[in-house]
Amino acid sequence: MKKLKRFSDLVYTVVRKIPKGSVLTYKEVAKRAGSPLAFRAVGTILSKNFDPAIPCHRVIRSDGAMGGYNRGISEKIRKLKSEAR
DNA sequence: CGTATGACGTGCA
DNA sequence: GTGCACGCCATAC
Repeated sequence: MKKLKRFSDLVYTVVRKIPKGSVLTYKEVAKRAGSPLAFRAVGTILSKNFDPAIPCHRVIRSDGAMGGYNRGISEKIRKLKSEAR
């Protein structure tokens, strides 16, 4: 296995572990990824990620606003609304 | 290494 | 509540 895991890989792993009906903030994800101050990088990385296996739509900003979504912000809201409980 | 970019966060007017 | 500026980190070139 590659131990040269990039911060991006950690972010993907963390986001992938987000249970349905739950949402984590970029800050939380960054913290779980190992760098609580890399929330900026989290957004940068997720923006480059186009993997549908990553529920990046469950990651929102700390103010509760939707940052964005590689497939369209509308899809993000749609998914969250669908999974929202 | 320096510069530029980005789905952020916080502070202030 | 809204808009703007600065600071933060990781990645790409």
